[in-house]
Amino acid sequence: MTRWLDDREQRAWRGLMTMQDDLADYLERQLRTRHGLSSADYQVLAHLSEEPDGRLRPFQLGRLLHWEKSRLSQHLSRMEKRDLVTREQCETDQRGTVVAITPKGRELVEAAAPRHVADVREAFIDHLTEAELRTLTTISDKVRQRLVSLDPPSGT
Amino acid sequence: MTRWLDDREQRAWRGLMTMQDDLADYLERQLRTRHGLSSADYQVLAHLSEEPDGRLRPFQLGRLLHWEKSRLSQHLSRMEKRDLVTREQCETDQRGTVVAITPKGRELVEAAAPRHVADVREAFIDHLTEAELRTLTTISDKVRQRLVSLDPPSGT
DNA sequence: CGCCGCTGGTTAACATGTCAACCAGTTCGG
DNA sequence: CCGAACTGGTTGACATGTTAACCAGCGGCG
Repeated sequence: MTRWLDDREQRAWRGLMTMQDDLADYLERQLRTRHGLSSADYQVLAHLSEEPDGRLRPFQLGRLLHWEKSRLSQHLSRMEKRDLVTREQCETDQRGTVVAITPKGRELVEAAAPRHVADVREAFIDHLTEAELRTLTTISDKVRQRLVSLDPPSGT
Repeated sequence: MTRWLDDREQRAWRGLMTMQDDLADYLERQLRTRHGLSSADYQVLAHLSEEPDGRLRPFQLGRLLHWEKSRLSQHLSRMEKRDLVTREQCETDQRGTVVAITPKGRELVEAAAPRHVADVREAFIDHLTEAELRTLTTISDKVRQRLVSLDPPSGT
């Protein structure tokens, strides 16, 4: 009764999965050995550094990264200890805080970003044709849309 | 000097990354809520259940899964506590052990497998055309090959 | 034989992620 | 104005992954 995956399907599916793992591993390792940043650190810093004042409320960061609030809170504490970000009391909402990138944090992302992009190109983007890029975008759009409809994203 | 990603490239790259995250999350959640298995558990059990005698040496499992030996050892301990696998003394190598799937473990994977494949189809495979499947396989082959050459996989 | 390096496996210590409970401030209906 | 429900954020307990150190058995070579 079950329609198992045939050979073509297996190869595409497993190939995708292991490619993704290998890519993530590779990029993580590069960031970590060259700049001492995890990709989590990098993403946090990247978002902060794109803000005009280098500041965001944690809940905004949480939405951008799709992280749970407790994960974010813990990660920010660790980054604060390493002097990559600071937490300030929020002026307009007494409950809240504001996360600001530190000079050291900014220096690190700005050093890391070009190499990171170069890695993404070298390991991935530059090996794809125009058509392959387009196909990939098409696929991920379809699949993500399908996932939100399968998945009750709780919200509204 | 840095060649940043242009719009097409960004969309393909971020799309791929978030698709992968969302897919993995979805499948993990299904396995966990329906059968109480993590995808790590599932993979271990799947490999064991494919062996004629339901047994493998840990180092063989480690190769199949690309897991570090310590991760595997710890995971097996947890699975052993839940009565999904057992560890036996290896007959032919006094250092080693043999991991065997338990009846309960077998029951769980066999119940989980058809639903899992159905999920993979519903969330992913069934939305792709022949051509897209082929493109995906091509891409992942290229990229993985590139990664091993970038990466010194220690060996020979 | 007997030493030495390699291999299979476990362990401890630590980094990171998840879940649930909690606290305090905000908001909104009555 | 007041209490109830909601929101932003932190914390503690626990699950999982990584690294390095370790132990013991295997095997080759003098």
